[in-house]
Amino acid sequence: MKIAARKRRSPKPSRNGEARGPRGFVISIPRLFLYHRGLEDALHAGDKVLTSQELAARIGRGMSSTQIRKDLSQLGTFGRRGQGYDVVVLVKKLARVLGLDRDWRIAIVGFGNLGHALATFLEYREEKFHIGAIFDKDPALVGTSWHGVTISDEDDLDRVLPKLNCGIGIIAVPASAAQRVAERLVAAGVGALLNFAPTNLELAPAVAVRTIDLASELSILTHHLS
Amino acid sequence: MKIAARKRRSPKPSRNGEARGPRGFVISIPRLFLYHRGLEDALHAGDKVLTSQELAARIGRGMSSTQIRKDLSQLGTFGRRGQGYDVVVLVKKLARVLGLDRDWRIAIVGFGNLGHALATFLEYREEKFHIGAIFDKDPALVGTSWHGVTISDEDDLDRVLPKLNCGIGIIAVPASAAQRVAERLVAAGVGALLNFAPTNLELAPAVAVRTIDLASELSILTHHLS
DNA sequence: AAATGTGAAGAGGTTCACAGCG
DNA sequence: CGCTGTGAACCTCTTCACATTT
Repeated sequence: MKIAARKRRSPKPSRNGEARGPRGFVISIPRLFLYHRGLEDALHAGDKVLTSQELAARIGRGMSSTQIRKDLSQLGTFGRRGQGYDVVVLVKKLARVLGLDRDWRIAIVGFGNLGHALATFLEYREEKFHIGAIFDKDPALVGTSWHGVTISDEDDLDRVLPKLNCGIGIIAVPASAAQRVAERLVAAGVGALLNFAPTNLELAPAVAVRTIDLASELSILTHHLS
Repeated sequence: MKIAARKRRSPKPSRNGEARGPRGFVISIPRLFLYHRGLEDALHAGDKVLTSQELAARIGRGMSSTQIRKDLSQLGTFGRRGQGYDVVVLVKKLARVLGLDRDWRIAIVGFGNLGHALATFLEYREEKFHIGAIFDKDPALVGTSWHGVTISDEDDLDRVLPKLNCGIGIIAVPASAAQRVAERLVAAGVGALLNFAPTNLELAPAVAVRTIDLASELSILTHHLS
């Protein structure tokens, strides 16, 4: 009798939004971010200690206290049994894990309505993130400046960007130009991309890409309404 | 010896972005949307018939042909064995499932940089979606019009919106105002919300909500870079 | 021969239940 | 006692393998 050998599965699709913890466990980064935000709110409200139940209630979204404890336990032992979690300690830990314990410089390519809106949003609302470079191909924009950042020609990206130390790039150009822009950003040293073009970017696996696809989001809503 | 009775699990958290198919199977709406887009591209390129492999290759993202066939089989039998799928038939089917076989009117609340950018994007790029109403609380904006749509005062939302037949609402106001705006939109007949405020909206379960949280997306990237 | 459609196996992620500790 | 931390059970989704059909 012949026993067929099972074919080995592919190791992992490596979707963004999750990552391996200390011992190979998978951690959901979006969830950790929710915890971080919830804890910051609690800190702002004066809480020094929080139980997983209280945090779950604050986050809402049907988050369970068990899920929170499971996730946090992957990062180490923080809670005090019978008491809860020290808010300050946990916020700091999460900030470090999320990479939010330092500031970041962002390069925006495409400074039309969307790029402009994103820049404004980040500059005013997110203190950890700063606009470090802006590129567009509109001659009317190139040479002007925005909040102290000079808008450069997209064609000069390869020359200008490497000096500016931007770890993150935002792609706010039409879909037809997105792949080319992405490649140039990566070549200039950018390691992570937030892509607003409705395109699948093909890049080296080491580059993190998050695509925000408005049409896809809307279709989820229209499906629900149908 | 006592056998403990298993507690019944809660039926389902009912997260958005998925839905039940004909026989209780779960279908991923974001994936169906990717198929729809891929098929439209193929149609535009002149293809009449497409295999699941060809579609997978077109979509990229590590999509597998098996996944595509599994998903499509939930919607009925469309393919011809040995041949592939009829592109036109499948596009139409997916459009109907996604609710993209008709036009939609959208109400935007908050017409600052972001609201304005979204309106422009939708009006120019998405032919199925039209801006049906705009609200803001800035007196300088109220009364002016944008592409034929008069900008109304946010306080008049309850009076103005019910007549305008908008199924979808976009929330582009600060987090502090988001919950209140959401409730008023729902009260005015809007059944689905696209929320750009970093807040968890608490609404009736029948209302579909998609929240796009830029800070969360960025933290996924910073985590990767750390 | 070629590609679909699908039951079954496999992985991955969530929830339970409770031991452990303050 | 209260709440954390966690192995095990459970459930859901993906992938495999192959029968089926053109």
